[in-house]
Amino acid sequence: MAIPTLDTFQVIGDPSRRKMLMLLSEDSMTINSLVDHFDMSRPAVSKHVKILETAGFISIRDMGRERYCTLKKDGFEELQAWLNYFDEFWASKLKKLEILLNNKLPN
Amino acid sequence: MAIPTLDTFQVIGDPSRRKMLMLLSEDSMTINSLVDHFDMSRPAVSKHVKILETAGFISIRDMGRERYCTLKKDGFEELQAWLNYFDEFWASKLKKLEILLNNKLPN
DNA sequence: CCTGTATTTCTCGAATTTGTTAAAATTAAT
DNA sequence: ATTAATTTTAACAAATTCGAGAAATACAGG
Repeated sequence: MAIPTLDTFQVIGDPSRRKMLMLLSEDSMTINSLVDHFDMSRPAVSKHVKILETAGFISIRDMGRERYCTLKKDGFEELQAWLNYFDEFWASKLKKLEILLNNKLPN
Repeated sequence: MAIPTLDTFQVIGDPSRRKMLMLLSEDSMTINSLVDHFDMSRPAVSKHVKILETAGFISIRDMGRERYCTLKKDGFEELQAWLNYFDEFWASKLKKLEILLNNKLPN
């Protein structure tokens, strides 16, 4: 399959990849073990795993001819940073509302 | 354009839509004002806006023949919930490590 | 060295997404 | 009533993504 040029957000856009992350949150698994949980060929799973690794959502360590996948923080942190930006938006919006209320009702 | 069946994650997978959310975090805007910030036709922007609204990232209020877009919490909260799930994974992983260290080094 | 297992690479096709232009709907203003 | 401005709908083209299957690579064990 072609070289995927996906950013962090596009990576978790795919439901299969999110399911893989969920599975890996319970335990590290080899690629073949992952395949058992999907209605998908091995090459397809392999490709998703590579995308997840490239985006920093998992790390892979080779054990003989098997490859163990484990969750990795990096990818998640990028998403969290993005959400944090908008959290500040909500916070400042709330603050503006407070000020407005205080000016209108200076009891 | 066809009816898009996109989930929350796929919605923010598109860079243009993320840019729209960023712009709207500074101020509410009409669709036409949004168009000025993009190298894209009006219908294209209009479609993205509809997708963002459907997914709960923005709300729209009609003012005459213009439509004002404003950020809305719902979409963001769904993403935060997903990230929170994995935060617990990291927390419990850290806890396991602590227990392990305490058992090995019971000073 | 040969066999079986785990995984990846390659080639390809189908489905989905994103964009464009032209035309329609809606509303404000002259 | 016409005209101009804002937005959407419709039909269609281009790009991207997701998947399958066959063949190649890598490695463990007899």
